[in-house]
Amino acid sequence: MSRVRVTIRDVAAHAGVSHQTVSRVINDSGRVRPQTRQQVEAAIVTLGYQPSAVARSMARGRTGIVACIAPNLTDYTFASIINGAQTAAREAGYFLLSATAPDAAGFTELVAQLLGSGRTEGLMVIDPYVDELARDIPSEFPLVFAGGGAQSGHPLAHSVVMDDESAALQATRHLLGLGHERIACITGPTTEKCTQMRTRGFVRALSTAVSPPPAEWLVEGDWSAESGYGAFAQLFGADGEKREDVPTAVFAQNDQMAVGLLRAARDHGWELPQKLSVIGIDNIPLAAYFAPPLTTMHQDFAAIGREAVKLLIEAVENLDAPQQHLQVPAQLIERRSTMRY
Amino acid sequence: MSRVRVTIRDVAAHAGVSHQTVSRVINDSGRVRPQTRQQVEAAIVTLGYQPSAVARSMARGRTGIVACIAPNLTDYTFASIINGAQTAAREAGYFLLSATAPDAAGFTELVAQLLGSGRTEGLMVIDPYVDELARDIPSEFPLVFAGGGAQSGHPLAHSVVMDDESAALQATRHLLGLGHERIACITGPTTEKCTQMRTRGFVRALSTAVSPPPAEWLVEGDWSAESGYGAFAQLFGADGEKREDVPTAVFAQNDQMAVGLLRAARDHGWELPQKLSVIGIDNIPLAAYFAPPLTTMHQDFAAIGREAVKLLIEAVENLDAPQQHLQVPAQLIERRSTMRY
DNA sequence: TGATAGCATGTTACCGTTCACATATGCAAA
DNA sequence: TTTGCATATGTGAACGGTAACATGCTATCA
Repeated sequence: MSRVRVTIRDVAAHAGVSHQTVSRVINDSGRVRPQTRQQVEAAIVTLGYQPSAVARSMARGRTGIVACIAPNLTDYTFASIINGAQTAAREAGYFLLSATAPDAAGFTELVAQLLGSGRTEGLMVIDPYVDELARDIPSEFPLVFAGGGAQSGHPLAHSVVMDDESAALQATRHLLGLGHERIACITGPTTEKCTQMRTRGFVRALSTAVSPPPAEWLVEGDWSAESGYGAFAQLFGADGEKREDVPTAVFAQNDQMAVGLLRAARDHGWELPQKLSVIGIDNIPLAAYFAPPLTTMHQDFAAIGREAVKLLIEAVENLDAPQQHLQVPAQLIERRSTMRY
Repeated sequence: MSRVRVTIRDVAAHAGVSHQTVSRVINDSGRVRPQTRQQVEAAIVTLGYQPSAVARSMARGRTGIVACIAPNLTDYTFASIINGAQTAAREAGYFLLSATAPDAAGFTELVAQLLGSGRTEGLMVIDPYVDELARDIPSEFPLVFAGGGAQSGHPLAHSVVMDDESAALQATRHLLGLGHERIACITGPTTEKCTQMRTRGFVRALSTAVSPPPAEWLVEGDWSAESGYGAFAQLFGADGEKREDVPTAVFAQNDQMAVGLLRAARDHGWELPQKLSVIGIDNIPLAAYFAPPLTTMHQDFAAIGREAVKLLIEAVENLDAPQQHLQVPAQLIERRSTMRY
């Protein structure tokens, strides 16, 4: 059970060489006579030696671990970014340690525990409220923001985000292209950068093609399906009585809210998409299985995670790497929740 | 940028004490005179000292990190377990490092890199195919299996799983209670333990109440919505022509497949749930937003993750902790995809 | 044939903690 | 005063690697 660790010196003794020679063998550094190498390798196998990662970290001053902080690990968007990030990290020879920070205080403590303690070499932050938190991150550590319009003001951070404005623009233009002119928008929390960019894209598309939308057609949600459900009453009245001057299409700033809206419309007996076209953003996994199947802007979350980690590791390995801000484009996935007006 | 680390000896020199006294202060171990403690604490603040986690790991032989391996980090089920696990781990003062293993070879290598290298102190495995992989895990490390019927044959592992058989039993009984007698089942891959247990529960409920189901009413899926969609044709014919002797209700062994089946039925113009009742397992986040809202067995994935990590950490801190196998019950969530026959 | 270079390998220190043990100090009891 | 025993603090050695430098040996060349 509590076996004692086989060390590099045990291997050395067993192979009749010095521990340094063993080190050279396991690291493929320096020249070692083939015969010696063989002896050492045999000893390694015999003793079942595995280098201690901790001792290596100690000696090299590198842990081979990068960290990721997100509000939670469950949400599809976060989980997908993390999944892509983890894969890319491992390909680069790193591990990814993910942790959640429920609030600002927890965030600061987490950063200290992860970076200050030298446990991890860099940090990736996935958080819509990152702007408030960023200042607490000491600027001497490699840092990258991922997802959610995180163009933070942090002086040295890299970032990889979706092109929110352009995605919103495309989504709105899709509705315009179908002949809709009265288009409403369900937004995320207006304090979030991501929401602001998407709203800007929406307003811009509409202003250019028709006219700026009336204020009451911008309904604030909180990204949840419930809030999308609730938006229905705000847009169409509690009874769902459809008046003349009401929107014929809605751009929901994410799929969850879009799905909530669809549910509300169906609960009021509306035929969809005849009576209302709805488009979302994200392309969540079961988007095609709602009624009607959801038209949406596909976000490549895995790519965001991948690119973010690549940038992060580049920063870790070369502290002077130039600051970069990448944008990953979104792509229209046309299903059946939108139709010609 | 590349600042030099402030060490415990720097603090000691600054406070005019020995490094050991500083160690005592930061660990609250041994008695230190209040005045001395104050001096040390002042020096810590002045110099901005933070203990090196790596050096501590080295000296203590403990890293404070436990690992988790899952097929991916995206799937709602895995992500939820991991989320719960991460939270519980942090509460216990540990970090959780998650990694994915696409295949058996990758799994074995991962285990070596995580446990053999001493990087992590214990391992939690979330994997439906765990039985095949378990033998590769050396038995001297704390190990726990979580989710997916993972009652592996590993001699020393703990496990936390859903009570699959009983959940299936309950789901089937719900349909029986509504008057259905012709009930089909869409299973997961039959090689998985989890599938086997759920199928057993299904067959048992049916055998007790009515009679064992005919073989053609057990359709094998792969957990995906697509496979649920495909199951429709197998059960009801490619044209969806409903004959007399066909099932009136389907128990899908997870929500994804249930949702796929619902979609297929709707695509064939079936009115739901009048023409077909469907129940799933999992209670995925948007289950209430499908058409019709999905009746399902709620799984508390977070609890599974939490309990699994608790067991794991117990095993880490006390190697002689008795082996435990927990089962977390599922709970019926009645929505509108099932109705009286 | 001796100086020299280069290869193979060994020696020693170091990374930043904790641990086990040693030592100094103060105070009470003999 | 001496002994003894806390209490407070210091010293040196781990932990298991890597890095820098030292050494021994062989081959090459003047």
